[in-house]
Amino acid sequence: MTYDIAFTALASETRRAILLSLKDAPKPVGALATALPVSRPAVSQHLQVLSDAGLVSVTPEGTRNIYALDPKGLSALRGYLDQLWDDALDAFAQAARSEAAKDAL
Amino acid sequence: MTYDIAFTALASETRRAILLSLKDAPKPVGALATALPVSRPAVSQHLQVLSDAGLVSVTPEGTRNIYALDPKGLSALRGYLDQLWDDALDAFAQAARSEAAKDAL
DNA sequence: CATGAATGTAAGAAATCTCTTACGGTAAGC
DNA sequence: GCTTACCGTAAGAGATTTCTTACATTCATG
Repeated sequence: MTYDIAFTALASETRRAILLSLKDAPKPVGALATALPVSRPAVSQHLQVLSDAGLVSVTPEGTRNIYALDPKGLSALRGYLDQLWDDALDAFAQAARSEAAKDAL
Repeated sequence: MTYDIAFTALASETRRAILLSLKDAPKPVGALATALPVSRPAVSQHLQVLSDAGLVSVTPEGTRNIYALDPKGLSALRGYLDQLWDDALDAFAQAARSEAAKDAL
């Protein structure tokens, strides 16, 4: 049950923007903040949430903190979605069969 | 840009519980409500959100509304995560190479 | 046609989220 | 050592979310 924190983390538009920015390359907090429409402390707070969710990792480098994507949290989300995905497809196929059976009458 | 609604939909613990309940079989609103710690109108509101996100589908059946998992919204989420996933793994591999290069000095 | 069952919607209270400003702490550079 | 750059944390305001109760609607049933 670790994916719940990750889904909550992805609920924020700003946090998703942070992830997409880190997708290109790891970056310090300041660089992320200048590319976003919110203040630097706000970015710092979001990074805390993303870190707790296991979606990003931190690497201190002098006075700067470099943040990067972390595969850990993502794998939990994929597992959850895959689980739902299979059952959704099964239900879909079964509904299609029921429809076909009804049409065949 | 349709995955943002879906992520917002998955941010709620109650809504995730609804999805897991629908994973077993399609159900009407009342059946979902009795299995959850919230009132029936609350469930109805959550189903509206899940429906807007394309995560569930509705089928009126007499006076009841049967809700079921819908693969539509899930596929958008998987696409988004897969995109992040690949880049996260790339970054991970690159970091490992950098570390190895540093150790080789 | 009257009744009961199942649901959606409205309105409002309480809790949570997100942001900003202000402040304190740590490391590099002159 | 002093200054500057970079960052995290605290406190609080404003917006959003989530829930409940009350009400309106639709369809099956007698």
